[in-house]
Amino acid sequence: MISKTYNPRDIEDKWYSYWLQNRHFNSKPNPDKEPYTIVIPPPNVTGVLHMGHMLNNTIQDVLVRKARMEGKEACWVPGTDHASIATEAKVVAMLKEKGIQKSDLTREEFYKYAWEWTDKYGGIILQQLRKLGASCDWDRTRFTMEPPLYDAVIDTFIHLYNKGYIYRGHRMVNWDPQAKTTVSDEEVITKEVMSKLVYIHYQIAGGLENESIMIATVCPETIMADSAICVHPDDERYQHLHGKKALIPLINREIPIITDEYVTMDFGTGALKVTPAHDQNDYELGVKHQLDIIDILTEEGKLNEKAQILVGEDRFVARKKIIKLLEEAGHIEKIEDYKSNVGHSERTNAVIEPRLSLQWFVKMKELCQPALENVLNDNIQLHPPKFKNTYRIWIENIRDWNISRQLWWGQQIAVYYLQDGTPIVAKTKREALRKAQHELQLFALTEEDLTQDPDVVDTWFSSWLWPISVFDGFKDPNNEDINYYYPTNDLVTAPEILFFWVMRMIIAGYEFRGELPFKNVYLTGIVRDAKGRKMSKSLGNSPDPLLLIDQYGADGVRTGMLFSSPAGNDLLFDEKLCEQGRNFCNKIWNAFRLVKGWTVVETQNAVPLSVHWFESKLNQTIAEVHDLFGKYRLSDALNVIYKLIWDDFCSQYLEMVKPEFGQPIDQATFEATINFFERIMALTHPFMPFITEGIWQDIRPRGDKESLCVAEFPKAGAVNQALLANFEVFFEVLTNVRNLRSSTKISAPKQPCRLPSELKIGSYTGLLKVF
RNA sequence: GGGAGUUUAGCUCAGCUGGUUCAGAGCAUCUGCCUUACAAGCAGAGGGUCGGGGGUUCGAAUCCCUCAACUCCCACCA
Repeated sequence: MISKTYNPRDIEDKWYSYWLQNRHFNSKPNPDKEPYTIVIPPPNVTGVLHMGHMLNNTIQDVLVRKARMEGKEACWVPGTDHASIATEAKVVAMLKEKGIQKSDLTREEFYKYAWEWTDKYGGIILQQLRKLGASCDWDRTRFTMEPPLYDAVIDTFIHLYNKGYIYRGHRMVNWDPQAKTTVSDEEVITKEVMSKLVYIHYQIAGGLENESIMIATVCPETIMADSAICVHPDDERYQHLHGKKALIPLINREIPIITDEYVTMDFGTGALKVTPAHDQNDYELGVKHQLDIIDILTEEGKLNEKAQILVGEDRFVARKKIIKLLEEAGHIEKIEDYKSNVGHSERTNAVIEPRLSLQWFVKMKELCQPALENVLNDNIQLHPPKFKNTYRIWIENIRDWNISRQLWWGQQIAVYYLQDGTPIVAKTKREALRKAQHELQLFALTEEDLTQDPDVVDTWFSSWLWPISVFDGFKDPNNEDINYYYPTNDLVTAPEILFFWVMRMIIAGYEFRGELPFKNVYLTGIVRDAKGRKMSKSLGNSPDPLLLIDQYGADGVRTGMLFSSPAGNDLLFDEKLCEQGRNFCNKIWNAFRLVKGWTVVETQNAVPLSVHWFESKLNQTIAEVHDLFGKYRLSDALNVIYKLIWDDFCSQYLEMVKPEFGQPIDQATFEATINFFERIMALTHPFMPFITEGIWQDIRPRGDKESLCVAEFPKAGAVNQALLANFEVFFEVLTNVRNLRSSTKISAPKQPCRLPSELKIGSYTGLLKVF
């Protein structure tokens, strides 16, 4: 006996393991078939499945299942990302619990812990994806830190260096003077702090000794590091000072007065002290105007000898002391209270100090040209296309890419320094040594004289290779897999990382393979809660996807996610959508129960008109679904199917053909109905793989290893428009009859919703003639 | 401050290059039904000056201008 309500648990495990057993998701290059490839946006190895993953991976699964059913060689490559910052932070936190400081460990020891962590938690998210029904080729699972992918990163670094795209430059980093380390932007907490805005007079040099220019600053202790004073070129007040020099108070060093439109005239005094070594904006001004960079702080945040005065004082002590000194010397006009945002280290709560450091950069301008052109000319299509514009503006304003990260977990930069700091770029220390010996004639050099750069590369510098490296396209650029599967077809990801990841993959695709990495980019929305807030751990508004699956079934959750999720629009997630999905499963299940319960009698009857009608309706819908898939409107495609099943198939068709209680159905109608059911299940399978497989397997006898997931996706047949139109009129009349009956109460009120028997199949033809 | 986008029924959204799908869908609501596939259901019904204002046009949800509100991304200010 089939249960009255659909029970996903019975179905899901059974068919998922069946698919795995029969290797339906596995793929290998097959020249007779067209490839269809998706590489998964690798989730963080430390991650746990959240609603964003659910949406993202449901969409990928829909696309890949449809392609598979269309007879393509479908390949969905799963994997995870080593996620330098996130993973290192978690490992550091774990070590802390054990009472171990990262600084107590060697790099090798740290790696041991990091790998342990990865092995323990790394596979969780991929396991969770199986619950969702993801039809990945699990044998192809990759990880960005495994040796071939690690090597690919190093090789591409060297490749770009040799082509002159990689250079070493300065960059402001967040320095934690207490921990004596850099911290990532994510680890900086900005707090609003009350501080003092100090107005300081700088005397003008060279003939204008009686005059002074006044600046306002919250960091008076850095005046010794000043390289210039900057005013707006149009500022009336300072016209006569252009090109003149000013003297830094207390130390009397001359600095130029320069002009730049960066300065806002109505803030402070309209004159800005430029301190390139200790402020990001000032650094950029410094580069632009070729100013000196004077770093007056030690790594503990104390003033060094370049400050000339207050040497050895802590930066905050120095701040107080210098105000006093300036006051005594009569340089201070006034001091105001001032609210400002100050960055604090998440780890030590120390005030973050911007600090210049030498880092590696990638020149982007030239490199990204193909990535711009090929999106603008639609060789690579963004869905929805509204992102094209944003994309163009990003690339046009692109800055060089800083790829050094002051972390351990990741691909260590392939640069070895001689003791004098000369960098040698090479894959291994041995190679670097050979290079130094031959190219620099340093034959006495030994490996001990070389030190590898301690930094790792930015995680995106590894994940931009993903579509190529998962097929070992760097290790062996001509291997069968990469030649067959690359370029991939669709990439499904969130618009937030269009710039960080998608654009860079496109760049890498053209640079390293001379070809686009994928043809279409489907941009999902951000999953928000019903109130439109972003889902976050701190708000606690993110449901646990596994609990949802447990409650509504994987198919229910999948449809719930997709019901209201047009590409590129944020999805306001409401558990009610999953409920709707579950109800839909139940509806299908009960249609199945009905048909299963029929007894069949052999007759010579021709099929009733309603069969022809539904045939047309089905074909019409199939055509529509194909069209919507072509436009990547999966949500609309699902809605069309939803209405086909619920309204047309269940409410109309089944009601018309179903026999009176206890009566058998004639053979021809039965066959037609089973056939419809099969085709509907196939059409729905990409969205709801489990229930459709379950029913499909049961509705006819199936052979070993047969599966709906490799059955043919329905193709549209002929549509009889006139018939559809006639039935529309008929349904309308039917509604009127029902209304009439219920309002006049002529018929028994007990059964107002049953199709009146006089309107049953036999009389359709006659009825239709009336219209 | 720079850029992008959104505004259509109570909610979430479709509505293409202006005119027969033009005012739509799903959910929610309301009314009546435990009925022999399904109450996780059935049969019906009611909801909207298409953000405000102006313009172009024979005709505007759709094109233009303007105002308002909201969202996101980037830079965040001495």
